[in-house]
Amino acid sequence: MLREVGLVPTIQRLAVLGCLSRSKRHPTADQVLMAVRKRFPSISRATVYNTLDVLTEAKMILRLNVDPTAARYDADLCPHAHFRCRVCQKVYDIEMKDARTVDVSTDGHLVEAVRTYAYGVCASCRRKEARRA
Amino acid sequence: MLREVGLVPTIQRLAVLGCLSRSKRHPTADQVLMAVRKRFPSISRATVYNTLDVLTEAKMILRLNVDPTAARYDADLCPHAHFRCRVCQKVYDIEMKDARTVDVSTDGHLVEAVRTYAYGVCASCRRKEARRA
DNA sequence: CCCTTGATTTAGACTTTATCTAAGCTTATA
DNA sequence: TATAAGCTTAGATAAAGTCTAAATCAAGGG
Repeated sequence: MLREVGLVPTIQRLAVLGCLSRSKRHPTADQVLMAVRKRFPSISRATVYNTLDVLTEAKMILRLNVDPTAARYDADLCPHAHFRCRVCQKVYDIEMKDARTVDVSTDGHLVEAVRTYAYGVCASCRRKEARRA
Repeated sequence: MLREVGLVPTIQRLAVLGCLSRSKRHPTADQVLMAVRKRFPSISRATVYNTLDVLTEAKMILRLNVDPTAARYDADLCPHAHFRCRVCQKVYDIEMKDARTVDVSTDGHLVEAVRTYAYGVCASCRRKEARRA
């Protein structure tokens, strides 16, 4: 897959891609770095950032701007939206009516991607709050 | 308006709010700082960041995550989406079919806000590119 | 198999964005 | 005017991400 987009399939790139494919947590670049270092201690921060950039460029992963403090990455390319809990700060996948994915008026702009982000309190944090009250 | 939400209406807060109301450019916090300093040279960075936080909290302005490198702020509360050009990096307002604004399945999450961001090449950069070719 | 070339990785310095802290100042209220 | 709470300030600090130069690695030709 990496070769198909003109990238040399190095062990570092495979490790980053594998980490993202296995995770459903939408990790930040630093979380990817820490996870990959468990199996590959010598990988450097620059390599992880660089790899996340080229994989995003190659459209093999998505870079999410749902978290204002750090970019998050997702290997799931099926159309879906993301929800961020303001209490626990976790990011969840949410379904989206697919008819709406491109339904914006663009004023002559060339739209290459549309992202929908939702914000609020997740089901788990709502239950915790209800129990406390 | 500030008093209504429990905030002391200081000159600094009025300056930040005025700057955002006058602008259609979705400035970053540092751009707001520079703009406000022209008329009010002593304002500090912390005050601008702090003011943007409390105004966002009070829902008097919106904080946008459309730009991965820095938060942008918008005093226009009418429902609309935002488009970011990957060439000139400007952020534009775009219209949105309003059904999209809340039509997500939430899995029990409490959704407080939904934002839609589009990415691509803006009309102006497309024309420039066409002229060059 | 070895050499060359270009791509990739590495460590660490650096930049930018944002937050924190402690002191001083302002505002609102009595 | 006195007071308390809230606000602003400068500067230090933290966190996220980028850059650089040197070392390393992959692939193809001889």
